Amino acid sequence: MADDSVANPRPLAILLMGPTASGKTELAVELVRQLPCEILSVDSAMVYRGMNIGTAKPGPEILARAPHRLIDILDPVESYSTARFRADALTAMAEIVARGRIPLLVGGTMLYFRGLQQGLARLPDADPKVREALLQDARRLGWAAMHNRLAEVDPVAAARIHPNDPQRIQRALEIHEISGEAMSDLLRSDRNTDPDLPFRLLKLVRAPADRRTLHERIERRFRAMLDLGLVGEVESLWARGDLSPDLPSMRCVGYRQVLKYLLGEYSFDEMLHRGIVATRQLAKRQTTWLRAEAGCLWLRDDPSVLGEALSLAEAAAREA
RNA sequence: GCCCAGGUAGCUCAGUUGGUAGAGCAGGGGACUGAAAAUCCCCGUGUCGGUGGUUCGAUUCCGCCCCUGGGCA
Repeated sequence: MADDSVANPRPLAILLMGPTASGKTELAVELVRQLPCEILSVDSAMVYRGMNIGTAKPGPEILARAPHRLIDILDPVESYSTARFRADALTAMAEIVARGRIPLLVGGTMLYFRGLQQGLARLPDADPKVREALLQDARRLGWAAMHNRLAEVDPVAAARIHPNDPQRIQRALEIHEISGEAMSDLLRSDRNTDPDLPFRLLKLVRAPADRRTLHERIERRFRAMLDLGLVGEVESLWARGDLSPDLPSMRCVGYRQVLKYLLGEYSFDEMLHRGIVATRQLAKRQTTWLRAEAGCLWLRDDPSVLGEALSLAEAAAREA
């Protein structure tokens, strides 16, 4: 992040965003063929090793032609975070630029894109011990009581966080417990924000023209994943014996439903249906982020997407 | 062919002692700072199978018809 060259124009980075199953990877691989860029994955599920089919991770042949950074960097027992992503991404972007190339960030984890662009407040990291203790309290007292507790130490956060949102109540309490400060104070924009991104951004959105098309793609792809052996993939992960259903990795779309099938909670048909539904719902949430994301160029959904993306990227590269 | 149970929202069903109906799921919209493929919030008009009848009024009661299960032949 060394930025002593204020006078120099910032290097270009391309962000390629879009909902799941929209064809981002395919487009990115084509861009790599035709432009001096290197891919950096922005995907909270592809970070896990051994989770390939269900995350639609590109296969070895594709990776050989178009290497992806930030995939296969974690074991499924581990958990990642927006902050780690930001640090990893900045490092990778600097490396790519040092090699005279353009970072091409591709993915659908919109919080990561947001965190990268806007920076993050200096909040304490997650602490498993604190979380476990809070969970115990919640089990004993109920989340309503936990929300009340939050209202005492951080009324601003409590007002913003819905009493039914255990994950955020827990996080806000965790922050207070570790730092002694209110989350809402630490999040104030005048405190501890990261410096601006030292890049010029070209923000592209790849999204099918209509939802119906995306839904069809999603269904077809989920069935294809099962044909490719998704059940076997989850089975062998589960066979390790050290994974639990509430790990972030095992809560990923597809993995969660297949695991429930393996544990006898779902029939095959129910797993199939719920997997498709969960994927559609993911795509919907991603689309909500995308609509709110400023300064994006939406690629039309027709045969010229590649050409359009290419000319935009070339134009942006020339501006340097 | 006869008997029984059903036909109500895209799906599964509840309900109206007669005053045109509501849940879950799906779907849609939104939020989002170290779990984010997570976690939450908001949104429910549909010839109540068809057709006659009774009634001021029928999705509700009665007759007939159609369809779907199950049983008996």
